[in-house]
Amino acid sequence: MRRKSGDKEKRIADAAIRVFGRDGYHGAKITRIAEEAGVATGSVYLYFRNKQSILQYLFAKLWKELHVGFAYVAQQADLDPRTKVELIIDGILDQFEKNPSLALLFVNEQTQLLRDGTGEFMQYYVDFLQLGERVVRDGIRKGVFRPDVDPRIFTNLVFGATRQLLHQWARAPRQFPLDTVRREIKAVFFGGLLIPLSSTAPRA
Amino acid sequence: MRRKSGDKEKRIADAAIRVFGRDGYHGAKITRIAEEAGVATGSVYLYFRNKQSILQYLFAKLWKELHVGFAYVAQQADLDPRTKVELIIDGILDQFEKNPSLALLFVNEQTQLLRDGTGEFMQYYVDFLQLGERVVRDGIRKGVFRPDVDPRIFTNLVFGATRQLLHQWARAPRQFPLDTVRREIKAVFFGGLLIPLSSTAPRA
Amino acid sequence: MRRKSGDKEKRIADAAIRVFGRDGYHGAKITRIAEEAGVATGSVYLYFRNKQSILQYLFAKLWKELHVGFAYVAQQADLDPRTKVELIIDGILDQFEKNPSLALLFVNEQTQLLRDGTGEFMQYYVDFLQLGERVVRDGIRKGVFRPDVDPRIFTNLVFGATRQLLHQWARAPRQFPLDTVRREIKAVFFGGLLIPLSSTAPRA
Amino acid sequence: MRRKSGDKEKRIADAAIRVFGRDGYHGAKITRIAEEAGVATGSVYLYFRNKQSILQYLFAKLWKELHVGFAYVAQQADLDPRTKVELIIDGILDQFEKNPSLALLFVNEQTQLLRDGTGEFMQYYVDFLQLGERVVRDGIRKGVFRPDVDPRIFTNLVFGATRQLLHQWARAPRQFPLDTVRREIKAVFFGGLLIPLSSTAPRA
DNA sequence: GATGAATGAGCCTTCATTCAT
DNA sequence: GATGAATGAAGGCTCATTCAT
Repeated sequence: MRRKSGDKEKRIADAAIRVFGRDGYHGAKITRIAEEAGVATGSVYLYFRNKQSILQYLFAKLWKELHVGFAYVAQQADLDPRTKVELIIDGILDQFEKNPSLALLFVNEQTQLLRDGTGEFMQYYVDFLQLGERVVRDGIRKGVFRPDVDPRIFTNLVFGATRQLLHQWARAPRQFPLDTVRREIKAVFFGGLLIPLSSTAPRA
Repeated sequence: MRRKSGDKEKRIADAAIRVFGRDGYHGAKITRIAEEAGVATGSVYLYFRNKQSILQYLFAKLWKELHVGFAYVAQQADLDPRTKVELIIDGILDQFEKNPSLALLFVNEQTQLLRDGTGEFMQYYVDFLQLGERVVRDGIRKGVFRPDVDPRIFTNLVFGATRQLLHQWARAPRQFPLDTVRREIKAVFFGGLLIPLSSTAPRA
Repeated sequence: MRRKSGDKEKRIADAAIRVFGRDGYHGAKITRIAEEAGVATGSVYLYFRNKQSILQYLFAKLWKELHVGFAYVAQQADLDPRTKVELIIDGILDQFEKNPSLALLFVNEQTQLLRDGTGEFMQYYVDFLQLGERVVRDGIRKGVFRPDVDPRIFTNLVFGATRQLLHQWARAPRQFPLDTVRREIKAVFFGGLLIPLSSTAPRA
Repeated sequence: MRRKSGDKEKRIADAAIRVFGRDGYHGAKITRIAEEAGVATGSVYLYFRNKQSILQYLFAKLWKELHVGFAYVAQQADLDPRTKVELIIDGILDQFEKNPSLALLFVNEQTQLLRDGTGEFMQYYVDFLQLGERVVRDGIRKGVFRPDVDPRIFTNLVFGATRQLLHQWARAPRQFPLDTVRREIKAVFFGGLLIPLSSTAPRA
């Protein structure tokens, strides 16, 4: 008999990342994914129920991997909140460092899945946002973060900002080197844009 | 009552905002747009070359309107940089305050147009990013902003963060009231998350 | 504007009768139906939801027409039962006299629809079988038909026999002229095959 | 337990009868047949050239078995014609008594094979119809059957009627018990529906 | 022989766009 | 200009068949 080659699913998934990333979910043709995977069209359907489920699989996998890092952060009770925030940001950026296509997919096609609000990845996404909130709230309680920051909004700020820069990096890696991006995000989110006048927080 | 034919283009555009916003660019059907506009399918093509050009038109219009505010900011040589940044953020949020559908469109479908990199809106978008850079650079020169902030990256941070929160607001206005969002964005971007230890900037 | 030509639905339906009749439901391609109807492929879907619904429409129409005749028979309280049976048989045969393709469809593809047991036609079919039963039962009560005949089975006998001969006629009209078929069916079902032992043959 | 490989062909054939009968020829999937046969998909093709040939095989086998009984009838020169007709009807019904799936196959999918008019089974089918004709003609000659019956049409009447009732029985065995069906068919075809005017009904 | 993963031709259906009225 | 019926290219998916193991 013909053994499942084992890497075929991976080749399809990888091709899907490239094609979805390049052409967008709707611009991506199954036949093209199969072609780039070096596989017959029908073979795609041996491993995935349909086009939508490929995207779901990719996002579930992606968020599952992000989740591993986040879970680690969540468990370290003694880690200081600032480090936790840094680890979360790093966790996201590290995930894409080697794979710009994946970044494009992540940045552009999540909408596709959010629209119906189902799918395995949804849980991880919600978990992530909650984790962010918890970390910020914890930091506030410990007197490290400003008490007037809204944890949920802050988390979304970081996520949105990171997303945008990931996008820019994936489109023009030279102009947006990931290391610089990483440093800037942290610097701005921690210290803000203003030069503090004195020791009092200049907040409204 | 038979409305004046003169407003047909507007009715189509408005319907398109709703339908694109609700169903996404690819999920949107021309016939549905026509229907919501109270117009025959074919009439859409009297005012727009094709589906893509409707989206281009909407984004061009949107960015043109944003641009008006930005241009004002750019011209005020004497305005302090911090206020300029605030005006830019406000400019974006104000644009969508009355129109969640437009926010969804703005947030979800820009990708569609970025993909091919052409279109009138592109110029406005690039202009906007350059304006942001200039304002930040100006602030640094004037000693108001931290000198180690990368102006281009900072601009993208703000844009990405705003985008994300606009999305959340449009999806759940109660949980993300625009006023709170507006205040938080400014607070965080200006002052950061950390409570300054003393007067020295705590940057790496 | 372009007015619905009006006969397009009919042309598609007629083409469908031919193609379904000739190639069978599964062998029939929508594109071929459209072609024979002198219509674009997509136009088929202006008039019918999908392939299956074309078949359903045709059977519903067919049985509705048969039903008209049957309903007449059912209402005539004073008609003698034998004439009623004759009218029913005639009703079926008349329906197909002008249209062998329709006969092939009727004879071969009803299975397709019986399988799921739904559809408008189903009701007419059941009605028809019940009408047959009622007529036979009535005939028995009136002492015209043999009392030991099972009305339901008899009805099915007639239907099955008629179906088979319709099939043969549609395949080879010369070998199975409809008039002969009609006469034979009645003769056999009324008088049977045997020569009555003691009486003269009561045949027409 | 691993069954002897020798019965694989039979297991496939039996599974095919069930699956074809249940799902129809086109609804039947080779993989499903293999599964029900407890055999790998590819193995089906070790025993049968293709899907169509499975059906052909089944019908050939079926008709070959029917033919055995018919051949016996044909050879008995001294058997009275009426008995011959009865034996033919019994032959058909007996064949399916134990196997409703086979009945469904027989009743629904013969069309599939008639369409192209080839196949081994075709000869047996034609033979059967000719036998019927011969028997009826013989009966007429012997003065037992009505001289005005068309032998070919009569044969088709019997075949069609039997087919229909086999179908009903296979769908609802309780409502159409095979014994009742058998009796009714004979009674009606021999004696007809009408009560002979001057004689007593010559029914069993 | 046996297996079941792999193949790819083929078809139903959608929908942006056109065009006769 | 306005209409909406008509068009037909294109693509997701199925499944009979093949073939490497």
